[in-house]
Amino acid sequence: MENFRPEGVPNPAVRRLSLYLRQLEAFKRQDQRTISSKQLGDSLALTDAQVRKDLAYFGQFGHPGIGYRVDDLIARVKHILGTDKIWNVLLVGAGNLGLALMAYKGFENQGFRIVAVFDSDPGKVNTRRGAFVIQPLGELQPTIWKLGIRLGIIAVPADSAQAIADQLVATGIQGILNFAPVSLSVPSHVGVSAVDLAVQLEQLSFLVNIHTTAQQRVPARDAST
Amino acid sequence: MENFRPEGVPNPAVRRLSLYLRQLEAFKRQDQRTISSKQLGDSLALTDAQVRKDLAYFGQFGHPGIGYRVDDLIARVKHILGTDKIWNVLLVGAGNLGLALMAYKGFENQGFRIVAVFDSDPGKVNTRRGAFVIQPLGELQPTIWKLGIRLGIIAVPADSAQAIADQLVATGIQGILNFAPVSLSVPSHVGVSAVDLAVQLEQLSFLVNIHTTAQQRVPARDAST
DNA sequence: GGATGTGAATGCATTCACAGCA
DNA sequence: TGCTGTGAATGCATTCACATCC
Repeated sequence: MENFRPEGVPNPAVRRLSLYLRQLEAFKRQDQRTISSKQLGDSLALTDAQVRKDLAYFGQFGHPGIGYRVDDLIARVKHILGTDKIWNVLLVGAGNLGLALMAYKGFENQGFRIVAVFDSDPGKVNTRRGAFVIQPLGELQPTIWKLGIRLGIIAVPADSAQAIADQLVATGIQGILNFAPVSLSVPSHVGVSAVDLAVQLEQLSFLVNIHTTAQQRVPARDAST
Repeated sequence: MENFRPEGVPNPAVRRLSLYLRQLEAFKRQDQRTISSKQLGDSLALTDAQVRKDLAYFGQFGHPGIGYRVDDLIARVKHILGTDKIWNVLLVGAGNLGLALMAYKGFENQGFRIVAVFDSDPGKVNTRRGAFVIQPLGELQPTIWKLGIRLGIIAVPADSAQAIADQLVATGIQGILNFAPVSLSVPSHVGVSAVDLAVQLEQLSFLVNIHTTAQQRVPARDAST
């Protein structure tokens, strides 16, 4: 089979694919063999039409009158996402967040494995953290080549993140998961995905403000308008 | 000033507001007094029109011929996002991730302060972790009321996340930042924002796959189609 | 009957392009 | 001239609704 050249695939659809996968695995654990777009949609607060259209962007996986075979759909979606094989991933930054990521068990069965950890702090280099020996940044290039690493996680402070990103790009890394609160600039052939706590919390604070405003609220001093 | 009833405000616009805020603060640190929609846009790979429209959803903050006054715009955006005052936040889950969150210095100056930490593990309850004494879940209700907490962070394993969410909702929490890899179901008046590592990594793996596929690739065994 | 896959219709979000102001 | 704010135009994404198949 040729792989997927997502001609007209909406980006949100790809994102939802991950969610479908997780639900499917949950349904599988409950020994459900087959599932309808309605069931799958309900479990994620999406419409059945949305689910069908999303899946249909990638092929015809369902059976009219029956639904989707759970096992089959899991395999299909994993193949689409590229997680039907293990990805070697590197981590830069062995601070608190880095430690948490190293300890996180969830990666393995999602198809990702952290295989190398780097830090710029000479005091950390060559020490052991959990199962990993922290390497100096100078080792990036050889390690990436030796282990065939294509994805990197950046968990360093904001002010060094762009420099690290540049180094990763220079070594040929193709995708970066960024935890630092800056927007990285990278060439267009490199994928970047960001986890940004400030943004997420601000989103919530905005939402909650709306709500409390909508019902009742402290007198509210003026501030122009 | 009346607060914002976002009548026709696109959701993505709210998300970008957070990004604008961060860039503005960076520009301010470099002593830039005024900024155009073009400059701000370029720094985030967005168009000038996008920036202007986003800001215009909330009011008229700019000065034709000049641009936006940096200080002023920072204040305005903070007010819109609700981060012009400090939010007390609680954290449930004192595992590796929870520890990293407790240690994270970035919250404070973004307007968020973790003021209480809970865990269900009796072995952790009443022990100190950094500056915090872990409390049992039974203390949720009284603590939330006493400290006026409206936002909660869930950093527990997937299988207990929904139960914790239910408890938070029951105590009147209005917004939840969820790190557990499940989609929580909560009443519509409660805001949820999710940080999902699996989803983010799968997004990258999808992107990278496209790329490598687009150029050259291992022979690729068949698999139907 | 029960479910998929999919064009057509609707609804959002982004971009254009320009009037108007400093 | 330089830049904002904004209707109008375009382009995406979601939803509808139905022909089709088990």
